[in-house]
Amino acid sequence: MGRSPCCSKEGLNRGAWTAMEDRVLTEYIKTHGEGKWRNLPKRAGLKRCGKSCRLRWLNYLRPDIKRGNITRDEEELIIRLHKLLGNRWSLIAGRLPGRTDNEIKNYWNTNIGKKFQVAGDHPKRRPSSTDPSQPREINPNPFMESSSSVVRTKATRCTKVVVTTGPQEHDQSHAKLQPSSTPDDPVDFSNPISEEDTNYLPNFIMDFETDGNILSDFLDMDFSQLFCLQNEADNSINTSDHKGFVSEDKLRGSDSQSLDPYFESGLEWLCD
DNA sequence: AAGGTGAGCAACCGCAGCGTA
DNA sequence: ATACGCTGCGGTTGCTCACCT
Repeated sequence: MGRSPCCSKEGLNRGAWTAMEDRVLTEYIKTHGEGKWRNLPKRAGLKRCGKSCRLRWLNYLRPDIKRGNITRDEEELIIRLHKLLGNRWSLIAGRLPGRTDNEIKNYWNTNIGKKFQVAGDHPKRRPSSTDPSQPREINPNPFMESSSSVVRTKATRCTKVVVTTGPQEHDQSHAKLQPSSTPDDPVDFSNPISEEDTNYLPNFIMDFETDGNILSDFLDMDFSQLFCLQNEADNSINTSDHKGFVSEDKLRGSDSQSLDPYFESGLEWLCD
């Protein structure tokens, strides 16, 4: 029983790659392109498993790999994205040009994760203030501040980013969007937040593909409109137990069949 | 100088998702 | 509907090197 191994282990090299192997792999991919990893080793004349070749290429040999230490800005972005996405390193890496999921994972495990542990604020741990008897504090910026705001959608790809600027508003409804921050004009995270902006932490919302659909496509709007809807929600949601970005009815007004799993969780994925 | 220890990072492993026959 | 193959992802392992005693 069990899966057959991805390749026969017999006669294959393991461990660190030699310069020669690197050269062979690089030349082969330059000529034939990526993909067909299973057959690649045989065709390229490498005594390696296809998975190993893929990993070596993606994590080390790819020409667009950025070398050097993770910058402060990158670290800040990693922390924020991790709050939002959890341990989905490939998604996080997708927002950091030239960085690989493996690199970010390693960096997190050896640097950032340690910092959180030292601070007694492990990111995976829910805050202690989840006592149900206590009134639930509404996080003014669930995407930025809460350590429990990991979005558990089945997101596969980040497609759009909307960023708001200005001093951190505790009343989300007052957040203003930059005119240029439209879905057609996505923010370039290759130039992340500057040092001097740390007092003006931007709020950002991402639009993820979920099961092949774009969340904002369900809503037939861009995410900036969430803020407009928030105003409506603030005015009309008093009858509801929870307060979110958007009222459930409002969302249900759109084609929402694939959103049902999210509604089932009481929209917690979005507003908490 | 030699051995021990810990950090950092590259590579491996197993599983899940997806496409296809 | 199902089995199978391929690919991608995240967790884990183990090697290397720097630092300490």
